[in-house]
Amino acid sequence: MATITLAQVAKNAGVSTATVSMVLRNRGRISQATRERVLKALDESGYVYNQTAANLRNRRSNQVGLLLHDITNPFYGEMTAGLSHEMERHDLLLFLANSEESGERQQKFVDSLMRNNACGMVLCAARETPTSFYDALKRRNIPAIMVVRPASDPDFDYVGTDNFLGTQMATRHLLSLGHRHIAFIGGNASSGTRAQRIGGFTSTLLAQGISPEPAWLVTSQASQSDGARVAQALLTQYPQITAAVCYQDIVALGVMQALRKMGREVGRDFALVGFDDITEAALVQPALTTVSVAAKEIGRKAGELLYSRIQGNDEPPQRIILPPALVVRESCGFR
Amino acid sequence: MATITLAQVAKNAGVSTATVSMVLRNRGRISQATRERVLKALDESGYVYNQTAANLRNRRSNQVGLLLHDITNPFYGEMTAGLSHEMERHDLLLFLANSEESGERQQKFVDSLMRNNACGMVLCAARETPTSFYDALKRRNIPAIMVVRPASDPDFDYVGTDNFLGTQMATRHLLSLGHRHIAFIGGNASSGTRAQRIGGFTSTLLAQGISPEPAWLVTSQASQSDGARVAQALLTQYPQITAAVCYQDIVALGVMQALRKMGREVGRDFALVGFDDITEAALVQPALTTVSVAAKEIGRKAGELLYSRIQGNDEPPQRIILPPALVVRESCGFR
DNA sequence: TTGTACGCGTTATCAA
DNA sequence: TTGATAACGCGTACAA
Repeated sequence: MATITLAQVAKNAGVSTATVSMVLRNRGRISQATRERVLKALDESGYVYNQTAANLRNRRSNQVGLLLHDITNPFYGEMTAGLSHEMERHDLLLFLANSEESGERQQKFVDSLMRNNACGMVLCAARETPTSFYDALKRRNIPAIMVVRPASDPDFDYVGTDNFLGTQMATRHLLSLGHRHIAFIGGNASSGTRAQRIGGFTSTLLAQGISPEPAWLVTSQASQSDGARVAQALLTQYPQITAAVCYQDIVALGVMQALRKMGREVGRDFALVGFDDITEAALVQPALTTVSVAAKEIGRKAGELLYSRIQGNDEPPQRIILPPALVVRESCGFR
Repeated sequence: MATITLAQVAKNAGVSTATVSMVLRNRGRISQATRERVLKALDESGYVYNQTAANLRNRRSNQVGLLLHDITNPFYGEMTAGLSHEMERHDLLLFLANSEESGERQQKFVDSLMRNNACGMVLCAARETPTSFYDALKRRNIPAIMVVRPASDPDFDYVGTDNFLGTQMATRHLLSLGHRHIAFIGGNASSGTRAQRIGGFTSTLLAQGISPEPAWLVTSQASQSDGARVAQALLTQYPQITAAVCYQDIVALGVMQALRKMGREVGRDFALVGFDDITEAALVQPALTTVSVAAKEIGRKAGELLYSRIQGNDEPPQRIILPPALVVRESCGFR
């Protein structure tokens, strides 16, 4: 099956390639008669527009990249859906890559995007991303939006949530229910996001005259099983803890497992708040009270901002911080 | 920042573009001395390879598409991770699109892939995809692998799970626990996947001399609430039913809700098996016994097969059916 | 409306 | 043996 080119269509229609190109893109003034001849020829030929050739000629493309570190995390699935939807509205194609927290894979993807002449990217960078990565990215001079995890470099646009406020709300909720022995479970020790969430947590405790207990701030991998593991250890050693703010829903789900195994009933003997509001949060029994960060909305906003940058918006870097919302369900009890 | 082209690098190195190209791609015979001169010039220039130009010239590309109908479903997140990993191994870029079950969006994505000269695609088609979609796709003559949802057309490669065997295993499990009055709950009436699962279910009953009761095979939307609704109706009318195989875990979770509301305890008064092994299955109380389908592996296998097709493998269409596994948890009782 | 140079890397052909 | 020349892939946009 030989590829049909625009030139062949032009010959069939008895016009020049310029004319066909103009008809295809609705540019210039083409007489109605000619246009119809061309449309007919296009129709009969089974012509497929060659975007590659157009991109080469135009020195731009309609392709943007999305780099995540863990696409299996439902939070990022939601975000991706929001972004994907926004990209489609603007006829942009989305390249997806999953760094799996590897700086090497991440770099490889960005290089690949550059080679493919992508017109922009949305990044949730791997954890130990060096400054040099951001420096190199800036030199490339291609729109790049950071999401969820801010870049160490303030020159990049950022869309994320108010982590500090989020855990403040969560912690206040627990305090208002009478809890005084509250743990913070989850997150990676070197995570900036975690530092902010811890900040909201401890500041709220202190505002109530409660001094945070360092041993009750524990880290965990972003998995249910590890959440369960660390919770088990923590709550065995400190049975007086009656509530916890979790770094992530996924960890909270693990904590639930651990509690059940230990014979403590979530929502009655123990109050639990998550963070992210992933789909599962509403489905587990008891349903998880959590801080909603509107993952889909982050994706949508990032897409919007990226599109405006691609269109030439050169205002100073923006930081779009979406307000979190406490979604009260059942895991802190019914009252 | 002007783009540096291969021609400029060639001039800097005092050689022709042909030589630079050959050095870049390790083709042809270039003397060590020349090669080093070129590499030095490349290094100093900050040259970025223009894949678009290369693709145009070569009439191929390194880009493949992945079409899903719901990327927010954790099952597909897992699958995407598996595929993405495999694509990266072969230096292929992955375009992602989310049809949201819209045939229109789906068609738009495929058209876009064609225009962009993608070299292959992996599809989990929208539910009501017309035959004409597959016909058109075949005419395009581009490798396309179906995943999870088989195409109505047998000419396409397919990677999925053994639905028939899956429900057989589930049903055998229930029979071995002594259940004789077993329902099948969930799925869309027009779904081929459901037909297979029903097949595994009924054939296993028949092998035990139990004739399936048509009224006990009920459909449901893929949501917890609808699962609860249909279960409530079914079990009110037929209280003699003591067990059910569900089309999906998500439906099973709804059935659990309904049972609780009706005062029947799952795992003691009623045995329940799901399908998919989604994350929540391990979390609910009691934990759901279910059929696991290894989403990541489906993605990996699809990627492997797609790559071989891109490389020119023209064997007849394959159907890769991954074996499911019964994950026994608590929802059928402890014994 | 058209002719055609152009975007940039590739590779067959040919020269040294 | 090594490397240069130039046609080519295909759509775009400006001058005519």
